[in-house]
Amino acid sequence: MKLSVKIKMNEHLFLRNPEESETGKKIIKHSILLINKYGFEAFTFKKLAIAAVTTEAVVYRYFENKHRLLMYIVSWYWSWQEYKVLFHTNNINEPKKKLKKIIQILAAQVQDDSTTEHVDERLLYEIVMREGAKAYLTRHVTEDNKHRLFKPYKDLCARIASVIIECNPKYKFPRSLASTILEMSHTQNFFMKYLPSLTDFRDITNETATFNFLERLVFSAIAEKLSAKQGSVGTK
Amino acid sequence: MKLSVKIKMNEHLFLRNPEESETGKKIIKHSILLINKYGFEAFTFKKLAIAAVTTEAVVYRYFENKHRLLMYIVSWYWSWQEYKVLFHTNNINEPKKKLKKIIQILAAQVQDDSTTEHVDERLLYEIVMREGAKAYLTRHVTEDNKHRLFKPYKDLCARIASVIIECNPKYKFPRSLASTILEMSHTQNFFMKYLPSLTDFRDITNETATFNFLERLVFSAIAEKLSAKQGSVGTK
DNA sequence: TTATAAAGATAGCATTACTATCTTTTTTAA
DNA sequence: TTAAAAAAGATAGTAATGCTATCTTTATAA
Repeated sequence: MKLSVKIKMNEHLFLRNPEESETGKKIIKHSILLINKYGFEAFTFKKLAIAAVTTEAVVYRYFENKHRLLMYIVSWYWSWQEYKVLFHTNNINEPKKKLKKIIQILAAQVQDDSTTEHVDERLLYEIVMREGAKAYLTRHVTEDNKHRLFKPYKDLCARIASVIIECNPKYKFPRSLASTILEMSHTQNFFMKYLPSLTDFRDITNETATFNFLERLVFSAIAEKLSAKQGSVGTK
Repeated sequence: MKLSVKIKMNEHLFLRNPEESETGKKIIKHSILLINKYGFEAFTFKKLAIAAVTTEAVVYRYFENKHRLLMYIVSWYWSWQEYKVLFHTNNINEPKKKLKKIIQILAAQVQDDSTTEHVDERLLYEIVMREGAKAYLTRHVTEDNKHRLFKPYKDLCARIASVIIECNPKYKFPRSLASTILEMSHTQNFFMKYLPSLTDFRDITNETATFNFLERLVFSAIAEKLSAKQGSVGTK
């Protein structure tokens, strides 16, 4: 069965919906290729227009600027990740098993799974790993947040947090722990690849390294028996 | 006593050492002010030259480009943080107390402590929180890494990792845990301020929020008693 | 068939991210 | 004290960037 997932995107992300035309899809496809090739800073709408065999003016009719295009791509990624989480935990009742599965999905280095025709998921993963934080690390976070541009990321974070609460209703930091999982699942893989001495893994092909680290981290944190003891460490 | 700390910087970071001239110090001072004012993307050497009452050409004689200047500032920050860690844990023998202190130092939102004349530490902290990740999130990480530009960050990470090992020699992920502390001490504070629903804290003035979260996270992770039990969670 | 929306073509413009060069001032060393 | 060297200042220039604008052509849909 070949299933095709269509993700409804926030309308503030674009001026004209790229999903609704061939030109639009070409723009998305080549933006993923080019951001990967050049990195976000050196990526320009000019280069994109040439690659997608159109003109700069046309690209500007779809996206206000390249940051919005990055936001679009990153948002799409997180929506897709939430879909995957939903799909693969659907049948799991035990919250701890569910949480383990979620960590597994997030920590995995994505392969192109052809969920969609014009998106190479593996490259998309690379982009989010390397450029994803630039979506929110701007002067205009607050404004972007008002337009609800971070909704997909927040939704996924909230979903993970709710599973954490299911595991341990007394745990005090479910959201912070969820966002830590989300951030670290990328950051640790990035470090592993480019700055390995910041991790305990040197072998990039070690697919489960980040998973192992995060699983241990998360399950120790939410383990109930420790909650009482913790307060006393090193206190005087 | 007014002590002045002088941090020796990697020579690849600059073309001409800004510490060695008044013009250089003015450049550093105003770059911190301007990156804060405009954000890194909108910050230019032209604006910097005007603010520091010099010319663009002079700025280019000190720094190859604005990314190197950011690297310089960020490196300075991490060296300074390591110095603080060293200074404040010097007299502590118990490794757990030491680790707690380290988390305290890193998670705290820095106030200007006038360690140096021409650096406003509070603004510096804001910059590293908002722009710090951009130091390594580039196409040229590997090259920059070869020039040892990330040494201060790695040194601090290694130091924390060694304290973690002191606490629990059997813990398998000391470096990853250390880099998680380093990253999250900023990210959680950033989220708290700009995207609070990604954390469990809404009150920005809550100085100990991130500390509380990280302390619990770290000490559960390295608690010895759990190590055996963990492997079995959700396994089938 | 006619309106209307999208795409294509082209131009332009202020700013950015540099490089280059020449002059003046300051520092240093003989 | 004087010469040379290094740093700073002044100015110019250039290719690329990040847009905006406008006019024409081509699809599409009522």
